[in-house]
Amino acid sequence: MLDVELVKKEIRPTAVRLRVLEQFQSDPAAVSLNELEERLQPVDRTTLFRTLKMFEKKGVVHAVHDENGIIKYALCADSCRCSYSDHLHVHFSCKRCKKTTCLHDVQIPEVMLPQGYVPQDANVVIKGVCNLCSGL
Amino acid sequence: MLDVELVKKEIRPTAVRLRVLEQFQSDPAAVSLNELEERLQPVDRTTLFRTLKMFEKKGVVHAVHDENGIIKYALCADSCRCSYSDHLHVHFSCKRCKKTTCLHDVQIPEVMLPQGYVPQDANVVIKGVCNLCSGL
DNA sequence: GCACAAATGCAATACGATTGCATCGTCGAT
DNA sequence: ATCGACGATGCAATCGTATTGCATTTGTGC
Ligand SMILES: [Mn+2]
Ligand SMILES: [Mn+2]
Ligand SMILES: [Zn+2]
Ligand SMILES: [Zn+2]
Repeated sequence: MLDVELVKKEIRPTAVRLRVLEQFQSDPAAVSLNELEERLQPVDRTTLFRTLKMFEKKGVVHAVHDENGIIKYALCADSCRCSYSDHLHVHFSCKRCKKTTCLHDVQIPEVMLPQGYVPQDANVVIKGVCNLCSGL
Repeated sequence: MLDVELVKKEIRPTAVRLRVLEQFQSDPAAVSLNELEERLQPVDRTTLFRTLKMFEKKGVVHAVHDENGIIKYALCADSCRCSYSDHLHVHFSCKRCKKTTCLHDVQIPEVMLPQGYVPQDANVVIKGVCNLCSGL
């Protein structure tokens, strides 16, 4: 059934790609290339790198720069069209457990930009302590 | 008079530091270490690196991760205390001219985080075309 | 099976961030 | 003014992530 997901987006469902997709679906936290490599060894990191780039282009995942500037990827929601006006959401980066989470339900608020600024995309990362770590 | 600025924040006003501060005051766009090195040559990049880190710690500048995850620094506003609840503002990264600008007047809107998430800091970068490049 | 294109793996490179260490300069204490 | 401590600077080396080049393997259509 994972195959279908990929084919739907014009991606040939190879073994590696299926494993990558599976990984994304099994864990909601955004993952870096390094983390992905660890979990899917012994698959080569280059292959994973290119898989991520392709997934991103095809709208399977989206990228976030975490608080250290490292790219992390997370599954797009079904409704996601990855455009600014459309669906962008806030991300949370926990200083304790280091996980970066998509807050799919928290839309990026409309910000009033000064005259002349044309927004197209956004990277919003709130840093702090996540729900699991805060115990609240 | 630049000296005073630094001394006020418990920073010894060395030649390099004064030049760095001067650079920040002369150009509002956020600068990366590389850009700073270019402009202040032949000052060593390590010295500049450490200067930036110190300036950041002392509250002279603040850091933003631009759309490529590269750290850029910009002068703090006088009123700035660099705390989340206090003053954080939105940044704009222009795809055309590549400049990252502090939108000091655009506060980061209060986002409703799900139960348990404790915000402490934020990195908000809107990508698009800036006022100078859009011609609007 | 054959021809061609896509996918994968491995090595090498690019580049920003950061550290180790030697040297230099400043400043207070003598 | 001299000495000594400590901070500041410079240079080289290293780390970590992102990215590319190229050879090889795999998949697909004919
Ligand atoms: Mn997300
Ligand atoms: Mn700013
Ligand atoms: Zn956490
Ligand atoms: Zn611009």
